[in-house]
Amino acid sequence: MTQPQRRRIPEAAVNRLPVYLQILNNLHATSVLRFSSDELAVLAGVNAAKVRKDLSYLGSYGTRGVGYEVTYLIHQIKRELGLLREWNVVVVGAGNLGCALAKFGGFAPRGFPVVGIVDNDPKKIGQSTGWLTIGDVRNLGKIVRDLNVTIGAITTSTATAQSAVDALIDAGVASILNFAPIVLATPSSVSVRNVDLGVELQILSYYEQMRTEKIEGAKTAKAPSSVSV
Amino acid sequence: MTQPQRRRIPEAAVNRLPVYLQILNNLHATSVLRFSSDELAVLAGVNAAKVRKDLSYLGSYGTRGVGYEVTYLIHQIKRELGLLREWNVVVVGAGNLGCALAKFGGFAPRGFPVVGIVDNDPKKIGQSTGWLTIGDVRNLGKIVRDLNVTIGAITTSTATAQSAVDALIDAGVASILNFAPIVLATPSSVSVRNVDLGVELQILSYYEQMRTEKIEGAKTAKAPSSVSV
DNA sequence: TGTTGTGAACGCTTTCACAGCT
DNA sequence: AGCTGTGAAAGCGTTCACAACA
Repeated sequence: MTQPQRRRIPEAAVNRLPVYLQILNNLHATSVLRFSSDELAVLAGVNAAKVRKDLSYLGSYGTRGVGYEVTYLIHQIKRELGLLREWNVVVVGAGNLGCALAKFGGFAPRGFPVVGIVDNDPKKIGQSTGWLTIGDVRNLGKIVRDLNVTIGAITTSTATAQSAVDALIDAGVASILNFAPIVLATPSSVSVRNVDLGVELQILSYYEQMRTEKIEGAKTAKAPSSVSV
Repeated sequence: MTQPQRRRIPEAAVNRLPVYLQILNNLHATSVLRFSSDELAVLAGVNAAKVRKDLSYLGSYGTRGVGYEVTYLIHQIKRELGLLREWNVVVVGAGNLGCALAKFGGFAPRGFPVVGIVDNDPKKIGQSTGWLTIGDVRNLGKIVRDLNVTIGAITTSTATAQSAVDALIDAGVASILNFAPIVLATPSSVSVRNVDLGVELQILSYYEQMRTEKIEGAKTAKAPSSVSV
């Protein structure tokens, strides 16, 4: 009862918190001290009521008639998202993308140091990329335990992605960032985020087609009828 | 009235169609001819009723008691998503990521050829990367018109991302794939898909923390009380 | 018989609207 | 007076359950 009793935040809200955090970090860098839900809503491109509801899941940290404090809210969002500590990442698959992630210095400062990279190709094992030496995927379990890894990034070929995931789960990793264009089979206790540019492009294609058809239609059709908004 | 009167498909369903397409392509490669909503549901990790609803937005292309034909559904999904034609892509920002996208051969075969790449750095302009020569961002309008570009990929630094978007919109591009960790200001007629690994990692962090706390709690607390599911 | 296609019920998310504080 | 915090309403998306039909 002393603790504010952690509620489970709706998934939709969780997905927006990192966006708010990004914006608040920018405001902080610009020496802005306070913000209102209206201001953040404009910057995030959402409704002000949604901002207030989302922030209310963190607790009642605003001041009526005034607004929210930038630094305080940054801290609260970080606390809620679990960003007050570091989460170690291991990359599985030392191809172009995998090595790029290993070399990219942008994750460690954000709290996600890449502490290991592995592959199943004997030619690659032992070579170094950035600060890391490519390890053997068969040692994944040891690496995960020894280096306290909590997040696995799958950058293998599509064909080997599932076995890479199995190895990660076997090693005790429950958070997976998947770059392979495939739906992974995982127990429901495991969190998976898929990053597939093909999917993103195809979704863009749909909306682009909608626009194109509407324009063509307006030019061609005698009576465009009511293209329901 | 001759046309099946294109309905507007719910956004949530549009986001799943590329996933179904991926799976059906795999089935096709494995010489599978037919599938039922149950089978696709298992492969996609969703509910069978959802699969049927989603596919029903395309039209009534299944056969009761039998299922759906793989090749026919692949065609229908492609038609719906606008994948029966090519959509040309221009990359704005010739850094590591931008050049990687330009060199990566995986987009053209999927119907999204990268036909141009531009930057604002005089040192980079004129150099070549893959098949392309880096152009001047000030010529973006001409490039978009001459090469019939419909999709712009933002791979600039965060600081210049907004001006890159403005240039793209000015040039008439209405579909944007944004890799910069920033919320872009765009008119509502423009489609934006954000790809931000930082955001993905932070969301994973949240669920990882939830798991960790639950485990810690179970070990520490006298009475774990009802941690509401 | 087996599977689709779809109304209807349900549950989650968004938005409204305003009481409650500062 | 101004802005937050939040019940209540409205809007969507998901799932159920079964009629329709090959």
